[in-house]
Amino acid sequence: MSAAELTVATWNVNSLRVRLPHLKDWLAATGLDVLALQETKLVDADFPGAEIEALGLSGAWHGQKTYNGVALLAREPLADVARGIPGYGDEQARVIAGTVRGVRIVDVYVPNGQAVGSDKYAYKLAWLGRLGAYLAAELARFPRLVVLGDYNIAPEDRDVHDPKAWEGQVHVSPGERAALASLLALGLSDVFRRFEQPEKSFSWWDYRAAAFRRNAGLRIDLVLASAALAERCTGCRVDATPRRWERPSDHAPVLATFDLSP
DNA sequence: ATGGCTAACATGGTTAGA
Repeated sequence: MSAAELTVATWNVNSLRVRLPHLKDWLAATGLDVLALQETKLVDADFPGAEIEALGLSGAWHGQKTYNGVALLAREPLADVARGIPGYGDEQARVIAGTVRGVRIVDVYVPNGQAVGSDKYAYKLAWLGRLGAYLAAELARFPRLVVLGDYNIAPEDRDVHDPKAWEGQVHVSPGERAALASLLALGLSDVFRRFEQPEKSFSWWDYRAAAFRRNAGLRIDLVLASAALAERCTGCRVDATPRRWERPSDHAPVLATFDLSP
């Protein structure tokens, strides 16, 4: 929040219409500069821009009916807003990007993939390939790049509450992890793992079977940063507070702070 | 136990999420 710091957060809200009260309460308690939302599930005409403005944020959104939808909200005006992956005629609203204080921020909602071997799984892997090409180009333009959002991939077994039960399943399959590794190989770093974290840190818990109470979750919401920015990261954490509230999103927000001092 | 729960769209039951 200070002039030399930039705090970014990602939150899959699973319907912004339903979660707007949580967003207001959480923002009132949380200092941040940029918030990347996923699964807003709103067409742009229905986006609650006035209510967001009343919270001291402005930004840009890229939505569609019923499914998907992303929004990038910030204390300061966003520059160079881009919706979708340029050159990829994807009808699903999953990406929005903008620049704040020289930092390029890309908000992503990676496809779920449904089941290994399904058409949706193939779409997920193809989509991640297109994302990788886009990010390579963005990295060439912007040394300071953050790519944050719902990746729908748990990077390692320690990001999974029960690795044996999940082995080979969608979100942890070797193909998905290889696709994530390709993104990291562009020069991106999962900043959460640059710091000591509590054991069994997750960002998503199934609504069913009392998964949150049992901490039966996955860490699939990630903040990736370019090398020039990752070395300036001073902290990254999951804030599970709103997951405890009534009628929560199944995802918790993840925050990361960067020191932008010269 | 292949279920469990939530949201959208619709207004009963399907689709999708992860």
